[in-house]
Amino acid sequence: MADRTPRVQQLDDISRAIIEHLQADGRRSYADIGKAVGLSETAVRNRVQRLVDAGVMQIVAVTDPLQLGFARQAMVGIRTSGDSTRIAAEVSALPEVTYVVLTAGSFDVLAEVVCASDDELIDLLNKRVRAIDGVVATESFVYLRLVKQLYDWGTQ
Amino acid sequence: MADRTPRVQQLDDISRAIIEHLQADGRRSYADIGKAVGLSETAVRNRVQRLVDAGVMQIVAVTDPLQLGFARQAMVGIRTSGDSTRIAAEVSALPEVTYVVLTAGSFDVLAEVVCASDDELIDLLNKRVRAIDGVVATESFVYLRLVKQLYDWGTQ
DNA sequence: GTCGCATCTGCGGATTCCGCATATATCGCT
DNA sequence: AGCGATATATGCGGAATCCGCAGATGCGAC
Repeated sequence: MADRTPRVQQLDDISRAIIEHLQADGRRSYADIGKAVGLSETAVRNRVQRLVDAGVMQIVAVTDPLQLGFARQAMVGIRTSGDSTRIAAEVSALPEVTYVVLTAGSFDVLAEVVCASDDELIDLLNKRVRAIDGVVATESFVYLRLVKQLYDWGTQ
Repeated sequence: MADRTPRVQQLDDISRAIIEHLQADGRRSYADIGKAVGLSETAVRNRVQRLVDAGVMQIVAVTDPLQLGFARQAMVGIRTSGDSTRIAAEVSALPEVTYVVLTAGSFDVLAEVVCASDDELIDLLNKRVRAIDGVVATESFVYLRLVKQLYDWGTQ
């Protein structure tokens, strides 16, 4: 999960263009993309496969949790003492947690959580997050409304 | 963007299962999924189309910003006076902003931003976020490391 | 009952996917 | 310069997939 291949090498413009097409529609055909970027269908397919293998990109369905019946989402800011890396790893292991970053600022770790109910959120925070050794304090920001959600960063 | 169809009606188990398959691989064939969930290929295709049209799900490529050369990411907490909805909409209009939610707690709005450099981040915060009328204060949490990122919430 | 709507199935043709053989370009090494 | 090794490109043919359409099926409203 954290062992990304250290592919520091920059992508070329063609791969960028391919990514851009797939960000707009993950099911667009290789032939269409090839026509647009000036490559054969096979070449596009191989590039996509390489990009996915390298961890640069993945093609997935993303959903709106609210429409799936997950009523409670929140961002949880965590202040830690000691090794924040270990604490982040432990937080990541919790199933309700969808997103974890180490940060600089007044929080050391930010974690996004998705819960079915308020009770589940309370249980998660009190019994499973604050119980982690080294967690000094948490502060929760319950989501009221999702306003914007983009996946096409890095292009245009 | 904010005008989601208010589809409060619950999804059935079959649509859930279809979503689960596409969360694992956005390019899985309809026939395969149909075989797994006990539906014809056409029925799966129609359901996917409906789910996408309703805004429940979208199939897209998601990328690792770091590998695309976007070195600076941050979560920005915003305290507002007045209508936080309008302010969130104005923040959403900024191109570097990838994620915006209205929240309860000590911040009214949380915004995730992706920048190519520190200078761009500074410019974004000082000249374009704090300039929005009603933004009282901002606090930034610069990302040091992405630890976990999931897209398969709402299943299992 | 039956009308209307939503959803499912089956089917045929166009399109796409996918593996394989082969071509070309670049790089490192002697 | 010569020569492999590697990466990436193209073309091709067969299998699989996609996609629209026509016709069943199920269910609620009246």
